[in-house]
Amino acid sequence: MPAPKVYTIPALKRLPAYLHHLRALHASGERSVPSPALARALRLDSMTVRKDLELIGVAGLTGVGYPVEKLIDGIETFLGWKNSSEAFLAGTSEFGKALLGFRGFSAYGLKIIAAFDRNPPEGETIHGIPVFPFSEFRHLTERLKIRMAILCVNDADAQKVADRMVEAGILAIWNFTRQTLHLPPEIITQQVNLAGDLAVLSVRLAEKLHNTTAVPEPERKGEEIL
Amino acid sequence: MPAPKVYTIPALKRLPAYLHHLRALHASGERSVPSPALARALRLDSMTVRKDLELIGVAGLTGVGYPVEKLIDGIETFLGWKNSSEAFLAGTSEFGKALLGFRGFSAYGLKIIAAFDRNPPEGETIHGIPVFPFSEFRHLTERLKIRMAILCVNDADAQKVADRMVEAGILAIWNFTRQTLHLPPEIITQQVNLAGDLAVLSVRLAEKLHNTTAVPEPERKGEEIL
DNA sequence: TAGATTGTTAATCGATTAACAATC
DNA sequence: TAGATTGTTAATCGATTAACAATC
Repeated sequence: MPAPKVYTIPALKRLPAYLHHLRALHASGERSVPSPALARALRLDSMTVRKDLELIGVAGLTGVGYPVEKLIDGIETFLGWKNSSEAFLAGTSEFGKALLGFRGFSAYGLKIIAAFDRNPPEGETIHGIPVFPFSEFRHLTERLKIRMAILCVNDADAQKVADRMVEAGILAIWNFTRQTLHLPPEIITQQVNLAGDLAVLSVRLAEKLHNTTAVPEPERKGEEIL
Repeated sequence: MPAPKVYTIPALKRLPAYLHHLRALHASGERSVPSPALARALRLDSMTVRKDLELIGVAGLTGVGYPVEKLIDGIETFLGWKNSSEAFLAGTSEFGKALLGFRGFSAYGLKIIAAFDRNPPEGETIHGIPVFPFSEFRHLTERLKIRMAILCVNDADAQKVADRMVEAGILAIWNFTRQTLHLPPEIITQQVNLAGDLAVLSVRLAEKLHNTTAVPEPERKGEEIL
């Protein structure tokens, strides 16, 4: 048995992008793709691509490239996306609703099977997904053996709701609030930081407009700056 | 004139989280906060906090901490969020709609003043924001001197629409599609990678459930693994 | 003062990039 | 074969973490 490959977080995050592009290649009939071509398409380096694909355990053909279909299968297997896992969503805010309506998740191994909110009207559904009062969260989590939850409540409730999710047996939380969660270390969380993206955009745009560059000039390499 | 502080991207992305927590502290009457307290709240290291705040140029008081109000002001100024900048949004999909309805952006220096789609009904508005046909994008961008755009169209149209945004004079694009964009290097883009987050969650959850840990055990340090 | 915290320099850690032999 | 590409080891780069003197 070969030693399991150790992944890095940045590499993991790139895998869905490979998958997306490989599916497009497959749809247009490509049977193999060399790493430099993949790299160009995803704006990466060909060595990065080769290292990432090594993780998947699909061998490339020297001088030719990687087999598209096997790679797709390999990435889906690696990510556990061959058959979707079920998740609950809490908080049917505007944003939560959008996630419920996003059919694209099925291609990413995720199936949101129920939503929860404070006081939903009896029998409510959003985009065909039933909405229950949060009081039923624990009961349904246990009965359906749900392990993943998406947190879309308002910031003020985030910690409290997350605590209750953990009590109910949830093991992984995708956190769309701005609140940093304080949970037991064994609970897996992933924080979405849209404001962080916006910060990067804002600062870089301001630099461009005012030309008060605080970025290190990439040109100067050997030179000494006094 | 002091040399401008050079920022790192990870530090930039953390600034909105500081801002969020500092505003909460301010609301509850706190006048100063030491870096270890901030670090605990945001699950960071106190040195990281001090380094990040150095960037802002607000000095802390040795033995006491940092002035809350000045920090808030300093971060908002640094990010250019004192007065919001205006942006356009293209693609009123489920997700685009959610962004249009998200009032929270105003706290982050962003104001979406119009949306665009292929063939919106005459006079349509979403959450009070007018929706125009995409044919008017260029004209309105030039007239209102818009520099930032949010890309929410479907993947197939992403590159084409982004090209037209650039032609219209857009300088920064916040890309919510899964498509990697190929644009002139001077155009600033920020790609939202929700599928990447999901990949991390999926793999870590699978490890937890099946205990086929491929993660390096953080405990073993000096030990040799055969 | 004593205790706590800041600000900064140095050390470590981890990911990306470079280089190149092996191979189809 | 010749040309292109893989797979892997080493070097570089950048961010985090450690350490500690200065200071209120």
